[in-house]
Amino acid sequence: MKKEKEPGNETSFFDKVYDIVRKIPSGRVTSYGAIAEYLGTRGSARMVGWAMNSSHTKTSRIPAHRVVNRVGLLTGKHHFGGMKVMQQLLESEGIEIEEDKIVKFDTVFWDPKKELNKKRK
DNA sequence: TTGCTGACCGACG
DNA sequence: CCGTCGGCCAGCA
Repeated sequence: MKKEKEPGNETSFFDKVYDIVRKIPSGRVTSYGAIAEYLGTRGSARMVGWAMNSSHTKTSRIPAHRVVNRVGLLTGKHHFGGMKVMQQLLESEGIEIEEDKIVKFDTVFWDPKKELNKKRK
């Protein structure tokens, strides 16, 4: 195998994503790009979404419904096993959804590198 | 092992 | 404004 990965890599890219998503407080949402940027791989925003896809295979439940795209659109609603489920989950947390889009996205936006780094507010 | 795809983002025309 | 393309990394056939 030429593609050997670093042995001391206990926390994989995916694990980091899961960890951040789980830290998302209720009533807050984040974007794939924000997480990717926090991980230092802004260009790999796709991997963040891909991690969510794999998250459903994990025993641990990942609140992927709190993760949306850059415009606050619920792109992965179909992958939840029910597009209505994702919207209802968000609404249940106090997030308003309109046309599969998050209302006041900038207000409920939760920036990982900002909240986890500065740890203020 | 190689190759394609994917819940994105940003740039270009 | 809208369509197209490239890039990033990991999983699956």
